[in-house]
Amino acid sequence: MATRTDAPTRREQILREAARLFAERGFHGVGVDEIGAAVGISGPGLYRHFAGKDAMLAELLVGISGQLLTGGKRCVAEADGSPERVLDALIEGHIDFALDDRSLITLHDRELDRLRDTDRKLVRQLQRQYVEIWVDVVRKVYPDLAENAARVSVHAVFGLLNSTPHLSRRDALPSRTAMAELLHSLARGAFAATAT
Amino acid sequence: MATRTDAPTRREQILREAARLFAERGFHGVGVDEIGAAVGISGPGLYRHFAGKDAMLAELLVGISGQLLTGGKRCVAEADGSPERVLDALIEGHIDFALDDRSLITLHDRELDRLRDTDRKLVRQLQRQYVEIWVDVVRKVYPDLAENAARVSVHAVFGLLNSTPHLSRRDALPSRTAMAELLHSLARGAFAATAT
DNA sequence: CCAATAGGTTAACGAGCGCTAACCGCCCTG
DNA sequence: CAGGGCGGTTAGCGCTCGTTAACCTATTGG
Repeated sequence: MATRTDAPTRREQILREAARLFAERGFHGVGVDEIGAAVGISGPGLYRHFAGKDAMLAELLVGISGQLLTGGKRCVAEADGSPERVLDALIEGHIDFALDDRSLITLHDRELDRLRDTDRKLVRQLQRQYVEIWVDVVRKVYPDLAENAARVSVHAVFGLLNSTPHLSRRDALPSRTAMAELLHSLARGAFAATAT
Repeated sequence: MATRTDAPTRREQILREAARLFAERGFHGVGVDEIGAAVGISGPGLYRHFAGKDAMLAELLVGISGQLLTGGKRCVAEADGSPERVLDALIEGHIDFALDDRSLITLHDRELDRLRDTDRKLVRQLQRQYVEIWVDVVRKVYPDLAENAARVSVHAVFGLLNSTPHLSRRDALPSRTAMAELLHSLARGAFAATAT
């Protein structure tokens, strides 16, 4: 039986490379031949693993949204102390995701409209649940904040945390831990500023 | 001779609609026939005004970057009082742009890689100059901030300010002025948090 | 040992794309 | 009043892309 840290299955390989390519050149900008070449097979061989190009994108986006939501729920469940702690956990989890899976984060807010109606609705529902978790926690920490203002702030902080893929490759970046700390401070500072 | 606030020329019409469509469905996701239809002419008629689809995107992106940079320079030149004031002016200008030209903002960090090498380099250079203006001002306001940390923070705040297009159309949004104030507070709060 | 299945291959099709060619009417100027 | 250019039109070309078809090989279970 396979242990937990096995060689990645072919499906996973394909998904990884497809995510990278989609993030780099856009969904419509990448051909199936390129995706195949990236995993060492060629073009139509992909159709032994996926129903089509759309299916790859759908699986990626649903997976991302689901992972984020699951992580968010876990933050609320585990650190069920002060809302402050939950918020910190949420921020940290989102940062980990943004730093470790840049291309997925990029896809997540860029290629949603390329999905079939049913898939897009599912992803949007997952995203909305994730946002609501944040909104609830933020409003517990800052009770004076109106609900729509809280939602705008949460979206804004997502934009802030998801900014890492936009950094030019030439810039000397801080270490991962320094980066995570900096982003965390920025996010907390942004929220703190909403309390008049 | 035409006065300043004239009916938009056909070129401008086309650029507006192209920007909107590119932002909605991606550069590769929009056909020239759609762009033509959006301005009431059909398909190849566009080639009387532009050399090609690429040229439209290039003009849009160069225009955006140039406008941002010009606005940034003006902020530094005009409000040459305290760096605090300059920073506020920069934030305000960027917010105006993000709120008034959502689709341009979307294009600006999404479709850069679809440009020809020469155009892309130009746009990147303009972008870098704009970023450097911000970095300089931020480091004057927060002298303890290291340069690369300042740059990361500036990119992050751009992500924060550019988050407005991601808001779902169903959400009840605050008024424009309230929105601008909120974003301004969030941005200042984020920067403030970098000063330990 | 044989046959089925998993996982590839190449060839090719059909649709859609950007773009060009060829043509046309309107307005404006000499 | 002639004529030229500006700003459109439709037809169609050539290419690329996603997808399917047909075929091949290796592993594996009965």
